[in-house]
Amino acid sequence: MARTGLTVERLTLAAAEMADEVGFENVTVSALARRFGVKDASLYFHLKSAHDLRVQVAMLALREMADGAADALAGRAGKDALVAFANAYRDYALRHPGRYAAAQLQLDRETAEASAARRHAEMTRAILRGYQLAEPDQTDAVRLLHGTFHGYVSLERAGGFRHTPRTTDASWSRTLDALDALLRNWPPQ
Amino acid sequence: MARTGLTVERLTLAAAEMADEVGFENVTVSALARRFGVKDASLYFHLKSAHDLRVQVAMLALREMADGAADALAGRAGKDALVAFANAYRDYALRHPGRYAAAQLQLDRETAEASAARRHAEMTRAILRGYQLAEPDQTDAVRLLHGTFHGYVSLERAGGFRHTPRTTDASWSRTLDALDALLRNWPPQ
DNA sequence: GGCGCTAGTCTAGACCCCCTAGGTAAAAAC
DNA sequence: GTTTTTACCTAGGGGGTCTAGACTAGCGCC
Repeated sequence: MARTGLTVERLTLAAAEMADEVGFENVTVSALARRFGVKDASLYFHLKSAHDLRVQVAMLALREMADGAADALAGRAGKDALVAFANAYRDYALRHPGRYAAAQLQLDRETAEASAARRHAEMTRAILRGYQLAEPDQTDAVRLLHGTFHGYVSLERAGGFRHTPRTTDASWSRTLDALDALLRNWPPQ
Repeated sequence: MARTGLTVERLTLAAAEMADEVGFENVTVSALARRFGVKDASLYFHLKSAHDLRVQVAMLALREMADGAADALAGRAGKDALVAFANAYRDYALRHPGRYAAAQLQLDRETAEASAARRHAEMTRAILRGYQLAEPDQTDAVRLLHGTFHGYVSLERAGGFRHTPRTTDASWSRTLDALDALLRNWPPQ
């Protein structure tokens, strides 16, 4: 009956590792409890619900991604910044598939506000400073960039590109070239 | 003890409607059985597993989306075709959120081959014929388009754009303008 | 029209997951 | 050293997945 020393942080981290190993959808309270050699009821002292656990993992992933992106952006501007940011994003998704899946969880409004989502948006806008876009073009460009990164990576993860010989690395690099060209040459209204 | 006349097709359709109503993650074999006034064990005569049911819904959604896209493309070329295709895709996702979520399910290799995924790829290439891109630029462009559509729509669905006043419709339309401009002016290697 | 076959549904039950209520022991506070 | 709080436990209900085996409706056939 020794105490295990569980905390929300330890549980969240273990759940994140589990997600990367067996997939986010297989992260359950029971499995997590087994991992700590503890009854599942015990975890409810630290967690509100199974959904709460998933939200915690999602927020961890968002934080980690924002941290990585911030590092990548430091001291860069223009296309350099764009490429570094995009690569940080993609690398994280490929290295941590379970965490990345968690980050796609639908968060309710307040949770989303409290998450690192705002930092992501700010960094994207920081990148765009190198391209001198006025509003509302800037907002449109933010959405385009977010959408493109997320879409490309999630299709790549899903294996959507595997039936063509061209490597996804090469396509990715050219996609970034194309986005850079597009931002430098944003079409007039 | 009258026969209900269940078939895989009827079950799949009902599950798809259920997905749009209550969310894809809440589509369960039990709930589906209740909807037909039948015990859940009965459904396992028609379905291999709960996962099988979800795969069926995913393939239905992929077929429907491909049909819609094909209609939209008929008789169009160039930017017209691009816009019609993109709108068909987005409209489907917004009108059928549960089905769209199902379409994001990770399919294993053979299932994916047997799905409408190939038709999607062919149609995307058909659009690009209006822009005269040579390989491998064409492959890169296919990936960019797929990624962008999917990413934009899934972020929109997730509410990722709601904190800015600009309407997502306007951004979407400008995104399509931007993609058209990009394809007409694909950056040289 | 009875006979057998197959398809479609049922009952029963095992197992896993989520979560609550209430008990109890370890650690911390005093 | 007692009290309080914290952390974990047992017990148990509810729901989802799935299997084995029983039963019956309807068909094809002599």
